Amino acid sequence: MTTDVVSSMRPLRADAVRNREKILAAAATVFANRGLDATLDEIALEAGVGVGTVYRRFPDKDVLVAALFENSIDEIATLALSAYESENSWEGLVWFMREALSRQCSNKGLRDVVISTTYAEQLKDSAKSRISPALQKLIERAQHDGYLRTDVVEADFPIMEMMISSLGCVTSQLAPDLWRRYLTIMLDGLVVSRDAPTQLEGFPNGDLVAEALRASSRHARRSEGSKELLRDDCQGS
Amino acid sequence: MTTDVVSSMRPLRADAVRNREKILAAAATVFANRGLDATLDEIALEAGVGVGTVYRRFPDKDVLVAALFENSIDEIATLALSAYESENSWEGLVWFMREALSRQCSNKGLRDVVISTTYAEQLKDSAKSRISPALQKLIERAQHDGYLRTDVVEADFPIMEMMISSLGCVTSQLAPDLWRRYLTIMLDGLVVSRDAPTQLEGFPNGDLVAEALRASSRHARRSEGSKELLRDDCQGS
DNA sequence: GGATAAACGGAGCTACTTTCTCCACTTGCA
DNA sequence: TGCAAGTGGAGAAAGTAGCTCCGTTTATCC
Repeated sequence: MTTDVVSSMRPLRADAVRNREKILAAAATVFANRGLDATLDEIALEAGVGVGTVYRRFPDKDVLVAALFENSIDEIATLALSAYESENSWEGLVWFMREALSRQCSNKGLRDVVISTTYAEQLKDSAKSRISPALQKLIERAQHDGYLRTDVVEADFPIMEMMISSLGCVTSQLAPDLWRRYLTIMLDGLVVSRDAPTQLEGFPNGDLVAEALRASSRHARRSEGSKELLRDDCQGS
Repeated sequence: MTTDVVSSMRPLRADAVRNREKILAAAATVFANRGLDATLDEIALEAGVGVGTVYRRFPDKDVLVAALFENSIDEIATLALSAYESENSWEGLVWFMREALSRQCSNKGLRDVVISTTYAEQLKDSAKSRISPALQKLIERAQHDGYLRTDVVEADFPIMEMMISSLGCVTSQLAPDLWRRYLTIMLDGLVVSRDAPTQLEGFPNGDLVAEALRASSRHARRSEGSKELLRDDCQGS
């Protein structure tokens, strides 16, 4: 199950086990906030261990990413199955989208795993082969019941999720629930017919997104206040 | 108007003028395909001139970007005004979104200018101050006429455009019109009430988006076949 | 409590990228 | 024909990310 060297040879020393946990915890935090762009150096820093220790435990980033997101990916597959248990087919579909998206929007790392093509490819393939058929069933049922428009197909859903989570990740710090607004609009567009719009949640502050984009692009380069701190440190030429 | 040194001193030599045009044309192509991540070296290559020439004409990337996209940005502002001339307020709004998005989805550079916070900031600020009020009027009219749901505000629109263009740019090579599908769904969600869904255009091939993502992330690193070409050129160690 | 293999930390090496400069050479034009 | 204007592109400068190496520390076993 675990993709590293634990089980094969003699057991890890107690301190090594402790550090391994610290690294996983740190990776969870760092990847969630900064996405998969985060370096193993950053994770080592967050974990309070040296980089060497990280690389000894996880030979490369892919192994660490796989170890971390195995569960989250599995969880999404499970959501698709659970959604089918809902009595109302439309409610089931909506619930699935909301749950899946709330995970991806609050965790930039998870979103990157789902979107990107550089990490954990096989993890995704296996997840996809479980999610697709379940989603397919959800969709067919909602269409059969006359809720979901009949001109959408299974492939549309990952695409719509991608669009919404691209916003969700950008605004996760400043307006963590903003994405729900646009999911609601999309869902109102997916329903076959309705008399009135579904009440929108949240509210988009005018410059909020501009600010969020600025913050997220700044964040992506270096962590927040590093430049100011440096300026204080190195005086003179 | 032009942000570089043309008008101030004595006129440019004829060959310099020619090169300047070549550079602008090359930049238009390269930025459109690869986005603003493209380096001035790439543009020089495409233009068939040396990097030095590019840097002599355009002191830095920001000046070149501003020179190139001034018109495109202006054009979008003009669209918002023209849309108000449509008799039907809903049609006007829809037309504006379609036109604005078709520009951003077919030109990754333009999308980057609109989204990113690293280039042409003042260009965007001036554009925004023209677009926002016009869009505001479009929205109010469509709401007043009972087409557009009343719980959306002006700030929602740039956000929705961002979500859709994020898809549009990724699939611009493999399925250039795919984004229209999701715009249609969103618009069906924005309308106050309707009996049936609007017919969707296009069709999402199952693995198309996965493929597009792979292509675009590969594209982002190096241009397509460069590695293979290099291998042929330099034989031996 | 001492021996020893395991684990640790983090400086620093490698490899790569991007922006931009510099200067020996070429060319348009008066 | 002379020379300022223009050119090309190697390479300097400044980064970044990934990973290794090795002197030091520490858990564990006897």
